[in-house]
Amino acid sequence: MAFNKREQFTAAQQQTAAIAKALGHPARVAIMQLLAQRQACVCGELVLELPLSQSTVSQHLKELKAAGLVQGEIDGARVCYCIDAAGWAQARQLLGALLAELPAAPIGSCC
Amino acid sequence: MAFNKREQFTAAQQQTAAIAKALGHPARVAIMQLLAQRQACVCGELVLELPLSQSTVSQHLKELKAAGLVQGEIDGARVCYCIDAAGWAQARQLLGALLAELPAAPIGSCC
DNA sequence: ATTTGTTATCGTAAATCGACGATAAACGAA
DNA sequence: TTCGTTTATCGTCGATTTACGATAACAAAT
Repeated sequence: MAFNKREQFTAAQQQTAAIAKALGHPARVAIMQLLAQRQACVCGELVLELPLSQSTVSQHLKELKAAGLVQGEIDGARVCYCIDAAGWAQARQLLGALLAELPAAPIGSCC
Repeated sequence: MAFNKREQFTAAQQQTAAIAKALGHPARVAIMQLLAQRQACVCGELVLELPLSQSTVSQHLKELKAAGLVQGEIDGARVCYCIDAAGWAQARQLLGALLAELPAAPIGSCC
Protein backbone atom coordinates (compact mmCIF):
# COMPACT_ATOMS: atom_id res chain seq x y z
CA MET A 1 0.00 0.00 0.00
CA ALA A 2 1.13 3.49 -0.66
CA PHE A 3 0.51 4.67 2.87
CA ASN A 4 -0.27 2.45 5.74
CA LYS A 5 -3.47 3.57 7.35
CA ARG A 6 -3.86 0.50 9.47
CA GLU A 7 -3.13 2.43 12.63
CA GLN A 8 -6.37 4.28 12.14
CA PHE A 9 -8.29 1.18 13.09
CA THR A 10 -8.74 -0.34 16.50
CA ALA A 11 -6.29 -2.86 17.86
CA ALA A 12 -8.95 -5.55 17.79
CA GLN A 13 -9.74 -4.83 14.17
CA GLN A 14 -6.09 -5.01 13.25
CA GLN A 15 -5.53 -8.21 15.20
CA THR A 16 -8.61 -9.84 13.75
CA ALA A 17 -7.56 -8.86 10.26
CA ALA A 18 -4.06 -10.17 10.86
CA ILE A 19 -5.40 -13.55 11.94
CA ALA A 20 -7.77 -13.66 9.01
CA LYS A 21 -4.99 -12.71 6.65
CA ALA A 22 -2.79 -15.48 7.98
CA LEU A 23 -5.61 -17.92 7.29
CA GLY A 24 -6.28 -16.31 3.93
CA HIS A 25 -4.51 -18.92 1.87
CA PRO A 26 -5.64 -22.51 1.32
CA ALA A 27 -2.17 -23.84 2.02
CA ARG A 28 -2.13 -22.23 5.43
CA VAL A 29 -5.60 -23.49 6.22
CA ALA A 30 -4.44 -26.94 5.20
CA ILE A 31 -1.33 -26.68 7.36
CA MET A 32 -3.36 -25.74 10.40
CA GLN A 33 -5.69 -28.66 9.78
CA LEU A 34 -2.83 -31.08 9.31
CA LEU A 35 -1.24 -29.91 12.52
CA ALA A 36 -4.53 -30.22 14.37
CA GLN A 37 -5.17 -33.69 13.04
CA ARG A 38 -1.62 -34.44 13.86
CA GLN A 39 -1.25 -36.17 10.54
CA ALA A 40 1.86 -34.20 10.05
CA CYS A 41 4.10 -32.29 12.30
CA VAL A 42 7.60 -32.25 10.94
CA CYS A 43 8.14 -29.78 8.15
CA GLY A 44 9.08 -32.47 5.69
CA GLU A 45 5.85 -34.33 6.31
CA LEU A 46 3.88 -31.20 5.57
CA VAL A 47 5.76 -30.82 2.32
CA LEU A 48 4.70 -34.32 1.33
CA GLU A 49 1.07 -33.57 2.08
CA LEU A 50 0.96 -30.30 0.20
CA PRO A 51 1.23 -29.59 -3.51
CA LEU A 52 3.95 -27.05 -2.93
CA SER A 53 7.70 -27.01 -2.87
CA GLN A 54 9.69 -27.20 0.31
CA SER A 55 10.69 -23.57 0.23
CA THR A 56 7.14 -22.43 -0.32
CA VAL A 57 5.89 -24.51 2.58
CA SER A 58 8.64 -23.10 4.72
CA GLN A 59 7.49 -19.60 3.86
CA HIS A 60 3.90 -20.35 4.73
CA LEU A 61 5.07 -21.77 8.04
CA LYS A 62 7.02 -18.61 8.62
CA GLU A 63 3.91 -16.52 8.09
CA LEU A 64 1.86 -18.67 10.41
CA LYS A 65 4.61 -18.39 12.98
CA ALA A 66 4.72 -14.62 12.56
CA ALA A 67 0.98 -14.51 13.15
CA GLY A 68 1.50 -16.49 16.34
CA LEU A 69 -0.61 -19.39 15.16
CA VAL A 70 2.16 -21.93 14.95
CA GLN A 71 5.22 -22.82 16.88
CA GLY A 72 8.29 -24.74 15.84
CA GLU A 73 10.57 -26.81 17.98
CA ILE A 74 13.88 -28.03 16.76
CA ASP A 75 14.16 -31.77 17.01
CA GLY A 76 17.59 -32.72 15.84
CA ALA A 77 17.95 -32.00 12.20
CA ARG A 78 14.23 -31.50 11.73
CA VAL A 79 11.72 -29.06 13.03
CA CYS A 80 8.48 -30.13 14.61
CA TYR A 81 5.67 -27.69 14.19
CA CYS A 82 2.54 -27.50 16.23
CA ILE A 83 -0.25 -25.08 16.87
CA ASP A 84 0.70 -22.32 19.27
CA ALA A 85 -1.73 -22.78 22.12
CA ALA A 86 -1.74 -19.19 23.32
CA GLY A 87 -1.80 -17.64 19.88
CA TRP A 88 -4.54 -19.89 18.67
CA ALA A 89 -6.55 -19.20 21.79
CA GLN A 90 -6.43 -15.52 21.00
CA ALA A 91 -7.28 -16.19 17.38
CA ARG A 92 -10.27 -18.22 18.49
CA GLN A 93 -11.37 -15.40 20.72
CA LEU A 94 -11.04 -12.77 18.01
CA LEU A 95 -12.77 -14.81 15.35
CA GLY A 96 -15.40 -15.92 17.80
CA ALA A 97 -16.05 -12.33 18.76
CA LEU A 98 -16.47 -11.43 15.12
CA LEU A 99 -18.94 -14.25 14.59
CA ALA A 100 -20.82 -13.11 17.67
CA GLU A 101 -20.88 -9.51 16.51
CA LEU A 102 -22.24 -10.48 13.13
CA PRO A 103 -25.11 -12.81 13.83
CA ALA A 104 -26.44 -15.30 11.38
CA ALA A 105 -29.82 -13.69 10.92
CA PRO A 106 -30.15 -10.32 9.26
CA ILE A 107 -30.69 -7.66 11.85
CA GLY A 108 -33.07 -5.25 10.30
CA SER A 109 -34.25 -4.06 6.99
CA CYS A 110 -32.12 -1.15 6.00
CA CYS A 111 -31.84 -2.61 2.51
CA MET B 1 1.72 -15.82 -7.44
CA ALA B 2 3.64 -17.19 -10.33
CA PHE B 3 1.45 -20.23 -10.76
CA ASN B 4 -1.82 -20.74 -9.09
CA LYS B 5 -1.86 -24.00 -7.22
CA ARG B 6 -5.02 -23.28 -5.35
CA GLU B 7 -6.96 -25.93 -7.22
CA GLN B 8 -4.86 -28.55 -5.49
CA PHE B 9 -6.67 -27.89 -2.25
CA THR B 10 -10.15 -28.93 -1.24
CA ALA B 11 -13.11 -26.74 -1.99
CA ALA B 12 -13.67 -26.14 1.69
CA GLN B 13 -10.09 -25.07 2.19
CA GLN B 14 -10.32 -22.68 -0.71
CA GLN B 15 -13.64 -21.26 0.44
CA THR B 16 -12.43 -20.85 3.99
CA ALA B 17 -9.29 -19.14 2.80
CA ALA B 18 -11.30 -16.86 0.53
CA ILE B 19 -13.50 -15.77 3.42
CA ALA B 20 -10.50 -15.25 5.64
CA LYS B 21 -8.75 -13.28 2.95
CA ALA B 22 -11.76 -11.04 2.51
CA LEU B 23 -11.65 -10.33 6.24
CA GLY B 24 -7.89 -9.95 6.14
CA HIS B 25 -7.89 -6.19 6.18
CA PRO B 26 -8.87 -3.95 9.09
CA ALA B 27 -10.97 -1.76 6.85
CA ARG B 28 -13.05 -4.70 5.74
CA VAL B 29 -13.46 -5.93 9.29
CA ALA B 30 -14.58 -2.44 10.23
CA ILE B 31 -17.04 -2.30 7.34
CA MET B 32 -18.62 -5.58 8.37
CA GLN B 33 -18.93 -4.35 11.93
CA LEU B 34 -20.45 -1.05 10.85
CA LEU B 35 -22.97 -2.83 8.69
CA ALA B 36 -23.85 -5.19 11.52
CA GLN B 37 -24.26 -2.35 13.98
CA ARG B 38 -26.26 -0.62 11.32
CA GLN B 39 -24.52 2.62 12.06
CA ALA B 40 -23.83 2.89 8.42
CA CYS B 41 -25.35 1.43 5.37
CA VAL B 42 -25.05 3.86 2.52
CA CYS B 43 -21.63 3.90 0.95
CA GLY B 44 -21.12 7.58 1.75
CA GLU B 45 -21.73 6.98 5.43
CA LEU B 46 -19.09 4.28 5.46
CA VAL B 47 -16.65 6.69 3.86
CA LEU B 48 -17.29 9.15 6.68
CA GLU B 49 -16.64 6.50 9.29
CA LEU B 50 -13.43 5.20 7.77
CA PRO B 51 -10.06 6.89 7.41
CA LEU B 52 -9.97 6.11 3.71
CA SER B 53 -10.92 7.82 0.51
CA GLN B 54 -14.18 7.17 -1.28
CA SER B 55 -12.58 5.18 -4.05
CA THR B 56 -10.69 3.00 -1.60
CA VAL B 57 -13.81 2.26 0.39
CA SER B 58 -15.59 1.42 -2.83
CA GLN B 59 -12.87 -1.07 -3.69
CA HIS B 60 -13.08 -2.72 -0.29
CA LEU B 61 -16.83 -2.99 -0.74
CA LYS B 62 -16.26 -4.56 -4.11
CA GLU B 63 -13.99 -7.18 -2.57
CA LEU B 64 -16.48 -7.95 0.16
CA LYS B 65 -19.17 -8.24 -2.45
CA ALA B 66 -17.01 -10.56 -4.55
CA ALA B 67 -16.54 -12.73 -1.49
CA GLY B 68 -20.30 -12.84 -1.06
CA LEU B 69 -20.20 -11.21 2.34
CA VAL B 70 -21.93 -8.02 1.39
CA GLN B 71 -24.75 -7.01 -0.83
CA GLY B 72 -25.57 -3.66 -2.36
CA GLU B 73 -28.96 -2.36 -3.32
CA ILE B 74 -29.37 0.71 -5.42
CA ASP B 75 -31.51 3.28 -3.69
CA GLY B 76 -31.88 6.19 -6.01
CA ALA B 77 -28.56 7.88 -6.47
CA ARG B 78 -27.01 6.04 -3.56
CA VAL B 79 -26.25 2.44 -2.79
CA CYS B 80 -27.31 0.79 0.41
CA TYR B 81 -25.01 -1.97 1.56
CA CYS B 82 -25.84 -4.69 3.96
CA ILE B 83 -24.49 -8.03 4.99
CA ASP B 84 -25.41 -10.78 2.56
CA ALA B 85 -27.39 -13.17 4.68
CA ALA B 86 -26.67 -16.31 2.68
CA GLY B 87 -23.03 -15.54 2.12
CA TRP B 88 -22.42 -14.66 5.70
CA ALA B 89 -24.21 -17.78 6.84
CA GLN B 90 -21.79 -19.83 4.79
CA ALA B 91 -18.87 -17.82 6.09
CA ARG B 92 -20.04 -18.46 9.64
CA GLN B 93 -20.27 -22.14 8.90
CA LEU B 94 -16.83 -22.34 7.36
CA LEU B 95 -15.12 -20.31 10.06
CA GLY B 96 -17.06 -22.15 12.73
CA ALA B 97 -15.97 -25.46 11.29
CA LEU B 98 -12.38 -24.30 11.36
CA LEU B 99 -12.68 -23.27 14.99
CA ALA B 100 -14.24 -26.63 15.77
CA GLU B 101 -11.51 -28.50 13.94
CA LEU B 102 -8.80 -26.68 15.81
CA PRO B 103 -9.80 -26.85 19.45
CA ALA B 104 -8.61 -24.47 22.06
CA ALA B 105 -6.62 -26.96 24.05
CA PRO B 106 -3.49 -28.54 22.65
CA ILE B 107 -4.25 -32.01 21.47
CA GLY B 108 -1.19 -34.02 22.32
CA SER B 109 2.47 -33.60 22.87
CA CYS B 110 4.14 -33.98 19.54
CA CYS B 111 6.30 -30.96 20.32
C1' DA C 1 36.14 -35.12 7.86
C1' DT C 2 32.77 -36.10 4.57
C1' DT C 3 28.48 -37.19 3.34
C1' DT C 4 23.49 -37.21 3.81
C1' DG C 5 19.20 -35.42 5.10
C1' DT C 6 16.41 -31.54 6.70
C1' DT C 7 15.08 -26.79 7.02
C1' DA C 8 15.69 -21.76 6.38
C1' DT C 9 16.98 -18.13 3.62
C1' DC C 10 18.23 -15.65 -0.64
C1' DG C 11 17.24 -14.07 -5.10
C1' DT C 12 13.96 -13.61 -8.54
C1' DA C 13 9.74 -13.08 -11.23
C1' DA C 14 4.85 -12.53 -11.95
C1' DA C 15 0.70 -11.38 -9.87
C1' DT C 16 -2.04 -9.12 -6.61
C1' DC C 17 -3.02 -5.58 -3.10
C1' DG C 18 -3.90 -1.02 -1.21
C1' DA C 19 -4.16 3.49 -1.83
C1' DC C 20 -5.17 7.66 -4.26
C1' DG C 21 -6.86 11.21 -7.67
C1' DA C 22 -9.38 11.78 -11.70
C1' DT C 23 -13.07 10.69 -14.27
C1' DA C 24 -17.25 8.43 -15.77
C1' DA C 25 -21.92 6.98 -14.87
C1' DA C 26 -26.36 7.34 -12.89
C1' DC C 27 -29.79 9.51 -10.35
C1' DG C 28 -32.68 13.39 -8.37
C1' DA C 29 -33.66 18.08 -8.25
C1' DA C 30 -33.95 22.65 -10.06
C1' DT D 1 -31.61 20.25 -19.87
C1' DT D 2 -28.45 21.35 -16.54
C1' DC D 3 -26.54 21.03 -12.05
C1' DG D 4 -25.22 18.75 -7.87
C1' DT D 5 -24.72 14.42 -5.44
C1' DT D 6 -23.35 9.81 -5.07
C1' DT D 7 -20.95 5.76 -6.45
C1' DA D 8 -18.08 2.91 -9.56
C1' DT D 9 -14.29 2.50 -12.43
C1' DC D 10 -9.80 3.71 -14.59
C1' DG D 11 -5.03 4.50 -14.36
C1' DT D 12 -1.15 4.55 -11.63
C1' DC D 13 2.19 3.76 -8.10
C1' DG D 14 4.81 1.30 -4.66
C1' DA D 15 4.52 -2.56 -1.53
C1' DT D 16 3.38 -7.15 -0.72
C1' DT D 17 2.33 -11.96 -1.91
C1' DT D 18 3.19 -16.36 -3.94
C1' DA D 19 5.92 -19.33 -6.00
C1' DC D 20 10.21 -21.54 -7.32
C1' DG D 21 15.17 -23.04 -7.61
C1' DA D 22 19.51 -22.50 -5.59
C1' DT D 23 22.09 -22.24 -1.77
C1' DA D 24 23.35 -21.87 3.06
C1' DA D 25 23.08 -23.76 7.70
C1' DC D 26 22.90 -27.39 10.66
C1' DA D 27 22.47 -32.01 12.75
C1' DA D 28 23.26 -36.84 12.38
C1' DA D 29 25.54 -40.62 10.42
C1' DT D 30 29.22 -42.85 7.94
